[in-house]
Amino acid sequence: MNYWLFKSEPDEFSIDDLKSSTTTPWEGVRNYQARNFMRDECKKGDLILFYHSSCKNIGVAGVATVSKEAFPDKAQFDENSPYYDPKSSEEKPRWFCCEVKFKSKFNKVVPLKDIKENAKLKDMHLVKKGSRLSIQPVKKDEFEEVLNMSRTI
DNA sequence: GCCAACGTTGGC
DNA sequence: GCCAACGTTGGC
Repeated sequence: MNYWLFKSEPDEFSIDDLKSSTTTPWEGVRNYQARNFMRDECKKGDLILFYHSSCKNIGVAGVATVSKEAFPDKAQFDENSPYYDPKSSEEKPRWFCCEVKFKSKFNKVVPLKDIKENAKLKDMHLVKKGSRLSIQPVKKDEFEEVLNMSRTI
């Protein structure tokens, strides 16, 4: 079992949107490192910290799970999609996504600020300077620590 | 809205 | 293969 952190801009897609949708293909990731994680390492049942970025209330908003492993992201073939990639083809897709499902929503968002201040979480990608990875692996201990924090705020 | 840090592109 | 220019991310 692996643990992850997925970033999402809540104005685009929030934890509530995730909750109200039955299945969600995680489309639109256009970064090779993030793609490789999704394509090669995200396994069914893996747990995901759902992170809200670029918003008023920045931090981890809840937990999701991988409900289906990698398949080609169909937005890359759709000329009308902002995620369209003319260099990709159905025969040789460039971008992949997996499907995620809502698991739980925290009573309060665990703020980025608190995560930064927690010594146990100092090695998370998230708090590293300049880290822009939208899909990042998280250690079991780190995952559990964030859950602990969600219970005490 | 600003801007630092990062990733990608493309000319050479 | 280098690297400048550009576009994007994302916290503040």
